[in-house]
Amino acid sequence: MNGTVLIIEDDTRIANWVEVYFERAGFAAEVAHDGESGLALARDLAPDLIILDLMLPRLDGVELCRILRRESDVPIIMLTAREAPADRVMGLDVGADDYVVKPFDPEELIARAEAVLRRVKGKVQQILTRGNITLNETTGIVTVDDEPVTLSQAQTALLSTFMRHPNQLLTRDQLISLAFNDDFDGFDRAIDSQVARLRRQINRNGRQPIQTVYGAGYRFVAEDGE
Amino acid sequence: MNGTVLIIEDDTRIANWVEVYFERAGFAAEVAHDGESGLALARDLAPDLIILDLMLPRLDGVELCRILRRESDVPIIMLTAREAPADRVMGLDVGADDYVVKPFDPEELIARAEAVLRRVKGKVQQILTRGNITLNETTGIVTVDDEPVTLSQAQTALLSTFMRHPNQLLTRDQLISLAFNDDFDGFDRAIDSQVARLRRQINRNGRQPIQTVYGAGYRFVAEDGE
DNA sequence: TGCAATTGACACATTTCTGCCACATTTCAC
DNA sequence: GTGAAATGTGGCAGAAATGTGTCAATTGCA
Repeated sequence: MNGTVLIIEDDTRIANWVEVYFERAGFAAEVAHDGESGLALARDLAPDLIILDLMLPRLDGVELCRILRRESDVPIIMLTAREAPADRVMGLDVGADDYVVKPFDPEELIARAEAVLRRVKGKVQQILTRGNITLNETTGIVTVDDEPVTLSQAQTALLSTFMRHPNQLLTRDQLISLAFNDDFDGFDRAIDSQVARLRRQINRNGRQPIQTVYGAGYRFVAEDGE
Repeated sequence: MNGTVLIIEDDTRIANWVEVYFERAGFAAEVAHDGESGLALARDLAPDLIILDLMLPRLDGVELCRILRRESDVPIIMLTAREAPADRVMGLDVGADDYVVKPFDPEELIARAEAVLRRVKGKVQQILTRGNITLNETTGIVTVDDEPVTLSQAQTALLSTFMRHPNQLLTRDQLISLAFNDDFDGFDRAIDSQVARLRRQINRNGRQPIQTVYGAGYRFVAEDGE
């Protein structure tokens, strides 16, 4: 099976037509006929791909796309009604991965769907950025001011935890459970050693993003402004 | 080598972009920037495939397509500007084998090219290239700096996995499931042995594309820039 | 200001991990 | 069926990482 496709399209004729083509291409296809049920199904099914009509009753396609994008990285292909170029911009603007203009060739839609899936499949890189620090969890590479720094696994896990909870006071115990899933043997002072080693690597140009909170723990500050 | 592609496109940026993608996919690519030189090159090179922009200076794409079609059966894929839907029809009308609408996903173009070639010729060879390493997945032949190296099946599978996920941190377990589809009996340290054997074959001229990530796994770096 | 608690810095011992190699067993080709 | 190639395993040495202890520096508070 190729994956699950959710088709959100109010025109029953088109929806069925697309459904048939996707199923013929080896996908499991589901159909929703308005925005609200589409959103519900998207949350429920967690499909691999969503085909989304721009004009929908009850909940507009653009708005739905925005909501979906906030919740996940699921690939979205928009069906735009006319050649209004503003629609295309809008579609890509709210986070759609591709768009197809009606009337469309079903084979073209399938081809685009497969292209999008191919593109997303291998290349979804989990990247965290705070201030001048970037942590690519896919490649495991950390850069500070665009220069790579070498970190051990424990230090990377620690940094990831800090970056996921910016501006938040984290006690040593919290850091242990968040970064190492509690499978950590040692006193909490060991965290101090790791923080020190981590600081040595990421403190650059006078920036010291990891603050000490006396008597409590540590806090990572983003300093997004340069 | 997959074959020769002639790209006739006046927009230098797009032409180079397409050229790079085709070369990466194992084709020899040539570029012409107007219709007349395109026709000359087509006659001279006898390419296996032509990518033809619809709008061209000096000799229109549609007209060029007609001329080429009179002279040979070379597969032609047209690039059509999206704003003019009638162009699609026209493209197919004058004998193009397929069309791709701008703006397009380069991978989609490659996929369509291979589909057209498959339809016309038979089999297309799947070739992966990263840096100085080339892996022909159809024949199983691997070359480093254009010199053939001999790899076992397991090593080829491993290399293929690395090359399909460049720059990605891959754990031993990921390598096992990606390269051997989980039907693998043995400890993950067996991966180390294979990586060592693989390195012995592909490390040339001081290049060491497979990095070790201490405590995590391995990472294949492309080093495409030469 | 003075004191207790806490943290930073650093060296060190220990643990963990990887490269390398030899070897026995399995797989493969003929 | 036989020989060659391939492959997983275990051992060992070197390298990297990490927890801990000690001591000086810093902080908070009375």
